[in-house]
Amino acid sequence: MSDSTSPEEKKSLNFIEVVIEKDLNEGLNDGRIQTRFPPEPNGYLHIGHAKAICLDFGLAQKYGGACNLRFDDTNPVKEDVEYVDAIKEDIKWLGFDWANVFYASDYFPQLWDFAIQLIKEGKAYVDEQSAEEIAKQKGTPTQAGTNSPYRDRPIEESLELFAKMNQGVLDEGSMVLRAKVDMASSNMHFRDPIIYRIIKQAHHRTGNQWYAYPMYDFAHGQCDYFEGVTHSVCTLEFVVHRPLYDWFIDSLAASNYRPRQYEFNRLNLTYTVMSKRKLLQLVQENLVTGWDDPRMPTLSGYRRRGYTPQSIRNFIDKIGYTKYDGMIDVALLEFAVREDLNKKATRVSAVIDPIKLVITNYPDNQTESLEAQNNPENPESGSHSILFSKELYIERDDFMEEAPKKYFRLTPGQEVRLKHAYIIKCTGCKRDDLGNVTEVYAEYDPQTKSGMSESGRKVKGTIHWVSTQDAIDIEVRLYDRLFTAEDTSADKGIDFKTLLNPNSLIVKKGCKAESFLKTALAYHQFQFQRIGYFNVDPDSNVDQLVFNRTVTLKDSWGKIKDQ
RNA sequence: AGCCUUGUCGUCUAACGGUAGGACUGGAGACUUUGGAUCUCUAUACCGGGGUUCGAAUCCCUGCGAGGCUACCA
Repeated sequence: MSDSTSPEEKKSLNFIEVVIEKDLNEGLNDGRIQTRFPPEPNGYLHIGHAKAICLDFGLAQKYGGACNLRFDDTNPVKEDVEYVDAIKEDIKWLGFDWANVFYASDYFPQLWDFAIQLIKEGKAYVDEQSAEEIAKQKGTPTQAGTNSPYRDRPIEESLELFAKMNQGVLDEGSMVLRAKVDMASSNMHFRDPIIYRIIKQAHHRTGNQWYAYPMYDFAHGQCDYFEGVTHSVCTLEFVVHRPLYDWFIDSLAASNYRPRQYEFNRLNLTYTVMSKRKLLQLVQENLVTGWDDPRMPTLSGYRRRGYTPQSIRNFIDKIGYTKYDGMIDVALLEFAVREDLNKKATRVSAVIDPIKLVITNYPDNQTESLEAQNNPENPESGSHSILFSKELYIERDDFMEEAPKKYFRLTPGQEVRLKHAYIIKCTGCKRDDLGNVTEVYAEYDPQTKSGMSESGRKVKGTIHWVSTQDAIDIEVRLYDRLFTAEDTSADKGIDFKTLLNPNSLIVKKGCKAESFLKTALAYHQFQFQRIGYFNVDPDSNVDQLVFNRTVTLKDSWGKIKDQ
């Protein structure tokens, strides 16, 4: 066999792709591939959802199939249209599009009919016990459950009561419809699962049309079937639900077509809380400014933080799909953004901790315009002009009066290159009464302007700067990750309020900066250990910046981790 | 405890039963129109024990570990 695949094509298939290719080869479902992305509209999408989105939509794309967006809205108590809209926006932002938008609530009539069918077949019954009694009878994983006294009630009676459940005359919790499966099964989901319950709250789409609502287990597989989904992909915690999924499909499927469920490992990220419950709590208790707070691990949060959709998709692509529960190092996500932004973002300069630099031999009132490349890694990206003048701001720590040997920046007697401008030689500095440096002095060499013949001269260091005339003040808000504990995989007894990163909100540092361009990436001498994105004032024309290097964050994380 | 899923470098992830590879992270170095870029080098892994086989990460048995399940949530 000749194998002429390029390295790109040689990327190994994930286990679901293997299944699909096998199904395709066997001509299953007439060679049709259909998936769905089924969020419950009860919150915003987070980075974990991106993994499911990339798979659901990606599989359909790769195999010429269709992927529907289906809102799993079977519980009106938790759901809202606000979330529906936000979810659509975030999927589109990631660059995917759905074949159709469906709602589980679209299928309420069909599900209702199917429930009646089950009752008539003696496979479902109305139970009038309390939730507590039902739970008690369920038994434990090692102990069989006991049958409900209503389990063998006449079919007619169940039919009558089921109809009544949907009339709005019964209290919530007064009765439920249960499937009659096996109270002794080792799979707890087989112990006569509840499939309909009474909820007397308006649904965001169907209003007060229904009072009896199907449970997830009774809705999901059937919706897949009604829609023609062939490969229903979900996360690992639904593995134990699959037998029940199949049980219902067995009773429902008339043709040779049937949907199949496959499960992959959900995304766990270090230092990142993915629990929707906790994210909701953060929003509700105003600990963050909203679902799209740049500290949130939501897609809208990452978006505001400056992440590109491509970087998130690249990240998902790197981590792969398996069936083993792991914990991905968030450094991989951050690598993905850097990798993408390095190629795209416009480089600008920002001086965060300014000190004045005076070029003593530069004419007092002269200014000149210099060209700065937008992105050195991409020659096509063009350039923008920056203003040079006698007085500049540079970073305070780019100057040292008495420098160690390997200090390549400004120190008396040493030359450095001013980025995009001239080579200068430091001549000294001025100090105030307390001994703090207030001004630094240097002389420039006019022959060394960027691009000139002399400009090739070797100097040991390059520093960035902004002109005092051209500089604008901006308020910088530095955001870092919201959470600090490495393993935040929820419900481990962590008080989530302690997870708020004390370093996450550094709202200060008025600073001088040159005019920024949109989606700017600042490279400079500051040391942020982790890449930190920050948004600037909405009134300025800057959307986002990327700052690198810090010295403080890593240390504090270490301490918190050790406690 | 029972059932289900699952164990490959620190972390993710590959390898028709045939050389354990890649990426991130870490370390070292080079390079100076900033560099956390780029380039070079480098470290670290098949959970243990038995089998089957010429040959096992891969198949079988067994032990151990991890995660999930016992919601009128999804």
